[in-house]
This record gives sequence, C-alpha cells and structure tokens, in this order.
Amino acid sequence: MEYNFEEIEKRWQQYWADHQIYKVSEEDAKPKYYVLDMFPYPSGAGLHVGHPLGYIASDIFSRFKRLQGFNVLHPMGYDAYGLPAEQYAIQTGQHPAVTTEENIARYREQMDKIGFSYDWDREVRTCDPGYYQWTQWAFIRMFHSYYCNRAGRARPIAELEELFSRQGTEGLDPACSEPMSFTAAEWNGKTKTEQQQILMNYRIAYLGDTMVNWCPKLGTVLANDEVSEGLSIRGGYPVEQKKMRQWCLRVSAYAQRLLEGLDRVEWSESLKETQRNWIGRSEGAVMHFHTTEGVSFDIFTTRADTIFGVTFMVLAPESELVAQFTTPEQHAAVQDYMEQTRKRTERERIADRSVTGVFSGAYASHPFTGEPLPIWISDYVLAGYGTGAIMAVPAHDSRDYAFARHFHLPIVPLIEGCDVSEESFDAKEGVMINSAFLNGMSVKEAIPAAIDEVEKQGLGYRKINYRLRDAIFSRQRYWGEPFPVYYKDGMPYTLGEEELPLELPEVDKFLPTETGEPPLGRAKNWHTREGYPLELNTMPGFAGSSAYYLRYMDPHNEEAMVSEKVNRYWRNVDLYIGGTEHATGHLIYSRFWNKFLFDIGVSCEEEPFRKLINQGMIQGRSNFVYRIKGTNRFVSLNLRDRYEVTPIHVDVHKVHNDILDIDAFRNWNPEYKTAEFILEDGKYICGWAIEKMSKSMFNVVNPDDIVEQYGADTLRLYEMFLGPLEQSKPWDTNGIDGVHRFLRKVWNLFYREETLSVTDEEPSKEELKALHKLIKKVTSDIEQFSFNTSVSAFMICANELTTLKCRNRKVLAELVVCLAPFAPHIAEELWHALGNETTVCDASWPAWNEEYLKEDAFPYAISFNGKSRFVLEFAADATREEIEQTVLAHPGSQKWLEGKTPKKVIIVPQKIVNVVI
RNA sequence: GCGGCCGUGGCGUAAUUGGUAGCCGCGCCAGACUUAGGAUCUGGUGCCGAGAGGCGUGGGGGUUCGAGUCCCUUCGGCCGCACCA
Repeated sequence: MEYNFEEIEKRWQQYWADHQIYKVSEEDAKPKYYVLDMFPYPSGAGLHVGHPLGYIASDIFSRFKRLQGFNVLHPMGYDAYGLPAEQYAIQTGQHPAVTTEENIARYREQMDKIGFSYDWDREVRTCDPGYYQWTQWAFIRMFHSYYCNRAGRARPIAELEELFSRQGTEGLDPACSEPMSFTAAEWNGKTKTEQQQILMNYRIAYLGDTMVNWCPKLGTVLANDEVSEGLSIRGGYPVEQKKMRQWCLRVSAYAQRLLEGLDRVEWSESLKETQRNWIGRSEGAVMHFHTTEGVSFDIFTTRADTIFGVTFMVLAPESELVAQFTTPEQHAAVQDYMEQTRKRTERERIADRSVTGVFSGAYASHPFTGEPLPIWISDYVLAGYGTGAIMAVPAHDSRDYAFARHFHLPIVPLIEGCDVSEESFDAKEGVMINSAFLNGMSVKEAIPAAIDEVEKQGLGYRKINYRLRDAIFSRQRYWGEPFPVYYKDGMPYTLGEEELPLELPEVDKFLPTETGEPPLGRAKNWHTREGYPLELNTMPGFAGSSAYYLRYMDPHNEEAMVSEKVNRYWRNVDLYIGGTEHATGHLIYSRFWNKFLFDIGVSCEEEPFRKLINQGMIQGRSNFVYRIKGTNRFVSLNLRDRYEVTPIHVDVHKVHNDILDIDAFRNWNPEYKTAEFILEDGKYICGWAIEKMSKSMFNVVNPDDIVEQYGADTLRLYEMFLGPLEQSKPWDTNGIDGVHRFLRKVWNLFYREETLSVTDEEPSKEELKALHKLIKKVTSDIEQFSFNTSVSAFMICANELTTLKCRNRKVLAELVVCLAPFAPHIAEELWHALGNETTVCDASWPAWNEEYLKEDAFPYAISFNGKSRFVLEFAADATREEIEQTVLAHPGSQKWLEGKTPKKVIIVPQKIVNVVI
C-alpha cells in the first residue's frame, strides 16, 4: 500500500475534531503544562511557510508533554485589533471587522491543514466584546490604583485618598509623574475636582500631558517600541515629538520589578539583555544647583565624582526651566533656537548630530566652589530622561566635550595622566586630581565618596534612574478597544464594571472628524446614559495582547477574567514560543500587566512566561534567470559570464532544485512564451539569493502548497529539519524530498505490497538497540528544543530498522509513539494499523533502557604523547589495568615507545588511551 | 560607541559538552531496475596525493597528553541599544 498522505491527513484531522481529542480541562490529578504561541495578527496576505515554524515547535512540545502524562493547555487565538486592517478600511471602505473576520477564517483554514493540537474551544479574539471587556476591566482597575514604592506594589487609589486626608504627602512614597508635597489640611481644603487632578499624578492608568511620538501620516501617537530611528514601525512614516494629553500606563513604577524578574525566568540571555537595556537602570545622584539669582533646580548624574570638572550646565529645549532662566538679553536668541529645534523631526535630529545650542544668559553656582557656571540650552539633552538638565563635564563626557569645543567653553581634566586635547576621557578608571576631597582616589572609590559628601552637605541624594518610560496608551484610531471612560467637568471618570463591555460603535468613515477629533468622534450617541461624553481615543495594539494568556485559562467565564481556582491550576505559561521582535513591546507590557494583576490578586504568578523560546525568522530564497540584454534569450547560471545579462526574479514554483521548468516558465508570462534557452548539460540552472519573503521577488512559499504536494507531516518535519529553531534561516524547498522519503521508509516498515506485515516475535538485540537509541536521543532533544537533530535521529533509526528488516510490532509501536509529536497524522494511521483502539495522542511516551544501548566493545584510540597511532577494541567492562597491559604489550606500541618506559598512561573510558613517554 | 550572538565540506547542519571532526539530509558521482522521470533502490563522496601518507573547524598565539569546544589577539558577519548624562 502506498503512503497516501492526502487521504490519511484529511481523515485523522476530521477524527480529531469530531472526537474533541485536543479539548482540555482542569484535572487536579494530573500535572499541568501550559504551552503558548504568540498569537498572530491575521494579515490579509495569509500565512507563509515561515509563520508556522514556531507553531510546529510548540505543537511538538505539547504533544510530547501530553504523551508524558501532563495535562497540556495549548490554545490559539488572534490579535485582531490593529493598524493594517484600519488602513485597509480607509482605502476601501470595508469595515475592519469584515476583513479581520475573513483573514481569521483564512488563517484557521491554513493552520488546520498542518494538524495542530490546539484546543479551539478556547480561542480568543482581541476584538471580541466578550474578550475586550476584560481589557477594559483591567484598565479601570489601573485607573483606580496607585503604586506604593514602600509596599513595592499597586494599592487602591482610595487608600491614597484616605492617607492624603490624614497626613498629606508626609511619609508617603507613591510613584508619581511630578513630585508633590502638601499637608492633610491643604488636601482637605481642595475641591473634589482639584483632588481628582492631584490623584491623576498617582494613578497607574493616568491622563498626562507628555511628549509623545506623533505620526501625522497615521494620524496617531505611537509608543516608544512602535518607533525606530524616527520612523513608525508600521508603514515607516516620519514621527515627531509633540506634547499631548494622553492616557498613559505607569510602567515606570514597575521598572525595578521588571528588571529583577528577569533573573527568575528561563529566557535567552540576549533577550534578557535587550530588556535590561530597555529598562536602562542607572545608579547615580540627583544634585541641587542654584542659579546666581537663587532659583534651585536639579540635575541627575551617574558621575558625581566629576563634580569638580563641571564647567557649564545644559537644559533640554523642552525643559520648563528654559523660560524661567532665560535673561532678557538672550530672549531673542533662545526663541530662535527653540523654533529651530521644534521644527526638526526626531529623524533629522538623529541623522544630523552637529552641535547646536544657545546660551540662556543665566549662571548657576558650583555647589562646592561657588564658581559661576553658564547655563546653556541644547537638544543633546533629553527632556524625558533624568530631570531634563545636566551638569556638563567636558573632560570626561564625549557629548559635553563636543559642545565645549564648539562653543569654546573650558575643559578641566580630573584624572591623572589623561589627555583631553583631542577627545574626552570617558572611561571610569584612573586616579582623581583637581578634585579637592576626592584627590588621590580611584574613580570607583570617588563615585560613592562624592555622593556621600553631597548627601552629607544636603546638596542632593542617591537616585536610581530608569530609561523605561510610561507607556502611552491612547491611539487616535478606530479599530481598537474603546476606553471605558467618560468626561464630566473636564475630568475623566470610569464606567462601572457592570457596564462592560463598552462596545466599539459604528462610524460612517474610519477617518478623523472635520474638527480633527479621532474617528470615534463620528459615532452617534457616543455618551453615557446621563449624557456625559465618552472618550474618543482607543487603546493601542498591545492592550489586547497583554493578558490573553490568562483569558485562555477560562475563556468563557462571564464573571471574571479568570477564576481564582482555574488560575491557581494553570498558574502561568510554562513555555512561550514567538519572535524576538516583541522583546521591548509585548514582552515588557504583558510582564507589567501581569505584575499589576498579580498585585490585585487576579494572577497568582508574578512572571507570566516561565520559559521563552524565540524562533528564528524564515527568509525567502529567490531564483533568477539570466536574460541576455536586448533579447528574449536566457542563459544558464554557469554560462552567464560569456554574455551581458540581466538577472530576473523567477517564480520559485517554476524551479526545482535550481533547475528551471522551461515549459512552466514559458507559460508563466506571455512575454516569455517564445523565450529561448542556452542550457548546460541539457538543463537550465537558475541562480539564487537569500532575500526577504515577498510577492515582488516571487519567493513566497505557501504552506498549503507544500501540504498539497508532500503532506503536513513532511512540512512539519522539514521545517524542523531546516536547522536550529532559534536560528534565522532561508526557506529552501530543495531537500524536502529527503524528509518525505523518510516518512515513506517508515511506512514501508509496516506495509509490504498491499498488506500490513508485522510480527509478534520478541525483538532482536539490534532492533532494541536501534529503537532505544532513538528514544533516548529524541527525549533529550525535545527537552532541549533541538528538533532538527531529532529528525536526523529518526532517519538513522528508520535506516537501521530497514536494514535489519524489522517487522516487530513492539518496536514499531514505540517508534510510532516517538514520531507522533512530529508527524501526528502518519503516526495516528500506523498506530491504528497496529490494532490500537485509542488515539496515539493518549499513548505513553516510551522509556529507554540503557541495557540495550551497551556496546560489546569500544574502539579506543591509542595515542603516544598525544599522537593518535592506532585503534584497539576493548570490552565495555574492561578494567584500567587490563587496558594498560594490553596496550603496552601490543606490537604496535614497541615502535612508538622506542624502548623507553612510559611516564604515565591516561585512559579516557570508552574513548582514548594516551601513553605519555 | 556600549552590550549580545556567531564563523565547521559545494549547501543546510552534527559532534555524547575538553576525547576518532564532518552524523543526518540536499547536491554530486557510479551502478541497478527500467526504459526519458523532478520516480525508486544500492554504493561512494572534506581537501591534496596514483599510493603510503599529509592537511584540515576564518587567521595568529596560548593552556592541555589531547582544543571545533577553554584563554588571549585579530579579521569577517548578524542582532539589540544609543546624544539616557
């Protein structure tokens, strides 16, 4: 019987669906295991062959864990809100809900063909009201919470109100946007609205006036991770800085916990490093400076030791101090400079790093020496980091150095022997000079000593600063979650939790209103029952993906996001597989979101993703034909140097193993109908290159086509066989035949001619050895996510069993179970062919027996002074003495010993004997 | 600039973690069956050499009886962060 993958795969996929084989529920008796894929954004282009890579890996692992007796939660859903659907809607007028629905259907169809073991009853879609109700709910809870630095966790805002009314800000340490200080009496004397305004400074979800990344082309603000090098990640449009009133999430309050949590998760070092970088913790000090007029202001520095090298101060152009400090004489110049910098986009600022700046006219006095220090304004100082003001130490900071050189400001070196005539000395090493009480200390000693002195004299305090900024949470867009917020007297209030979900309203167009309001401004009746207007912004893409892993646990619960009982069973994700592009977006936001839910008792684990694997990207492999210039003749790859040729992308489907299918090529495009070919060895060989997978390069490979031609099992195995999971690699269909051949070989172990032919004899020693070698290898490979090497192990085993003419039922049954995670369809078919009634998914993973793996004899490489000379075999249980005596007595040894007595004999068990002379 | 990862046959890769480098697959070569195919099966295939043998994991150096693996140095590639004070 032939291996008819098409029929087999269709039949078992139907069976699995009909019998709900992949449905899971909480089973207290079994240990749980939660395997999650990063859910996809359903784009209009459908899945290409690169997308399922991670899904296949997670599916293999899920099936493996299930065979090992775990109760495995393995769900899938869709990140359905987002910009592309809305951009498409603007262009075509099609409602994003409609296109999203279509795209989802296509994705589902494509995924179903690959034979995944998802429990589809648990599917979530972020645009589903039953789902986003809980996104809105979490937002409401964040609005009604503040972060208490003392307790190191979120607390109800009502508690803060209570504390304010009793003690004011005295003795409290809540995370805030601006430090505030008032007494209980002052608090109690304020109006309700004033109090609300103050509370906004402390809420975890707050409305703030902040500098935002504004993308005029997209008509919306973007979060920091949605912008790269001054361009939007989606679309690549320019982004400018703008001050706007926006919803924000106080992610920065969690910076330290986000950092510490990284030590407790099993993620790749590079990903953790990326997050550490993004969080950007730096230890230093805030120091108070005074202008000569007596106005005080703060700066942040990590190099307090360089305090005696300060020769000027610099303010960020956006700093509020600018207006305050600028003297009347400098007013015009400063205005001029401010105008210039405001016009420059982020991108221009990055591209053009020439030194610019203007003198404010004001001076600060040095805290130790009292010397006057000119205060400058320059856009190399960022408003968003530290205090938006710095002390400039040109001798030991390259940016300050460049500025000082440009404006002819003094440079005072502070480290013995350093040369600052050409460039600054930024390294934190050397011995301090010109620094009063710090003289003679090493830099490493001087930093804490300087801060100690600063604190002692009341000139400042130790401070840890983070680069991580609060997340901007408003988008001026239609296709997103509406905020459960209304406005009364200009102040925002949240809806009651019982009023959720607040459903996304219909609009006539997906564009801003004529008055420049977001698209929701077009919605009719967009107000509360009492007539208060509802928020017009929607939430950003990361809102819906920040806690979806929790909702999978309990997707149909209408009372809670996830019930406590269910959450305590599934806890958190044991294995998360997805791309590295979410390192500073989703993977930060969801950790933050989960920590918040942990603080309010919804999630019982502080870290959402215990282990994380980043699968590599699959690039495209393009093929080229070489057209001789000005003709319709094409020359084969290795003959092209003889002509003047233009390489032309050719559809990779018209090429097999780099050999062009000439007829298919002629039929591809009328232009090529009459094409002529110069062949080599009777073939036309195409050139190739690794490029991004894209339509224009005709190198997009659709998994459906592979499934149709080779079957899902071959696709699954081949994707794994391509190389290490975490590595990026090109898709190259050349080579898939080898994997397909392997499956046929397995099939032929069972079937001879038309009938199943297996025996019930006891397996032979060789058969057991081949099998147990496989079990051992595959078990450890799966545990280490080394799926490419396990595919190789299967091939070796199949070759061995074929050579041994193995027909043994017991051996073949265990082989099938091992194969089941990788190639579930053929495994299921063969499992049933062997007479099993139950599904192979519920078999148990076989254990290997070391007894069968023992070698009768091991070849030892015999070396003299490290030079390997000959090989001898010894029994597995040979003793050291026996080996040593046999080696020295061997005639071959006489030649190398040259009559001398060996100094020592080193024996590496089962490997090597080295005789040292 | 700072941080991380990686360089192995014609190609994708493997190496029991310091122990016979190149498993498995592609490609290629030869053969078989057949008869024109992008089918199947068998054998071979790191490089030089007729051979014995020699050389081989980007280059150079070191530690070690022994290095693809550890250390130093250099070259090349990929990724992340970046006026973050």
